[in-house]
Amino acid sequence: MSDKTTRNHIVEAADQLFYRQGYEHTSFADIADAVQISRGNFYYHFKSKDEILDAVIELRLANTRKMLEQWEVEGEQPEDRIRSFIHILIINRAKIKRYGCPVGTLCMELAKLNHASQAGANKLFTLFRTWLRRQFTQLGRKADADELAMHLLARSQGVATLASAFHDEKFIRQEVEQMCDWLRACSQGAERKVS
Amino acid sequence: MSDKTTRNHIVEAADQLFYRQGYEHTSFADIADAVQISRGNFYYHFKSKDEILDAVIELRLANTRKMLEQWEVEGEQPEDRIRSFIHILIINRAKIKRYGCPVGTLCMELAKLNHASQAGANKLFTLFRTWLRRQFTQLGRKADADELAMHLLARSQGVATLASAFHDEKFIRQEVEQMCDWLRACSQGAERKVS
DNA sequence: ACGGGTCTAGGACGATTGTCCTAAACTGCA
DNA sequence: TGCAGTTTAGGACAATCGTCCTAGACCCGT
Repeated sequence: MSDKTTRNHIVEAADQLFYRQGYEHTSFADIADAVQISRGNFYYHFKSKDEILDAVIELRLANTRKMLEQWEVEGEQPEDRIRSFIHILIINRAKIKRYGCPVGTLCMELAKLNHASQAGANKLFTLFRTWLRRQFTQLGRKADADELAMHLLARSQGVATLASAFHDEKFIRQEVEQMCDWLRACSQGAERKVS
Repeated sequence: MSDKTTRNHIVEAADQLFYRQGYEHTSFADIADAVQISRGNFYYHFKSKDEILDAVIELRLANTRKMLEQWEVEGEQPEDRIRSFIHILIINRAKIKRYGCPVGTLCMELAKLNHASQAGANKLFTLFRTWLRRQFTQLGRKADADELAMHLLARSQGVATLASAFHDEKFIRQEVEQMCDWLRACSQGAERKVS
């Protein structure tokens, strides 16, 4: 087991645990248990717990970028691509019901801890925001693209929070359908402007 | 200082600290500092930290009930009352920008801790949900009153989360305006059904 | 003034936390 | 085989956590 893979194992285990239990509530012992290495050995790969958090954030940023690029390739129309975003709520509905949105919950926790990596975590939101903004621009809604992006981001955040509180997957499907309707209206509104 | 007031001081201080720093990240020392009493003395009033949390939840439930009753008295039309709900985002915008929604953040934290008082905290959401449902019913939207209530709840949750992540009060105002537009459309849709 | 119940201060406790240190095990090249 | 560098295990550490205990201060009716 080389350096790289052990390090990656730590980061991936921490990623999952931070999502499920929260950052502060996850101890070195928890991660050590998951990766099956000794507790004191962490400090060869990371020199503090905060550094593990930064690595986890970097991992999530990378995965998110990859996902957004994938959607960019798969979706022919900007409307299709935005629909891909909306549908992560469906794809991850089981996890969301149990642990909420991985981005939102981490940002909120770090905000309360007044943690130095707050800004890093918020980049995850920014990633989605700018990507969505670009899609809405391509949809012909350049003037209010950022507004629409923030609106959609907020709605999915709210859906994740409430689905978790009420343990309700059906609510997710309901709201996803409404968001798709809204997206269609956005798209048609843009067409009318163009034509 | 009688028993009741000291106890209340503890609960009120804990309430604020739990909101600003989170439940787990708030220690007995923090609350003791705020209330200016000795650390060991808590256990005369509460026999565990969880018990303080339960008291805080009870306090929030009571305050929320009071607020909802107040809106019920003040607002002549159901539409006015729902608007009161939407406008807490404006009224509390400064705190929301810094600490998020007190209900949502507590529920999410307790969910990650798998805490026994999770159900109690979720009652706060239920309080708003049933109240909103009643208002939408009175608005003439009996068939989808619960859906509308959940929808509005989710939107305000999302607004709070993103406003906190991006430290953006203007976004709150923007979304509040949109929610009011949406509410008006709901109301007009109902009138059309009735007439 | 006194005695009994209410309230408080302060420290001791065991457990757990993040961090650090050191010795041993492993790896790959000579 | 032997040596140097990389990786690991395991425990020591100070600090902090929630909890508990006990002695004394306070208050009030008699």
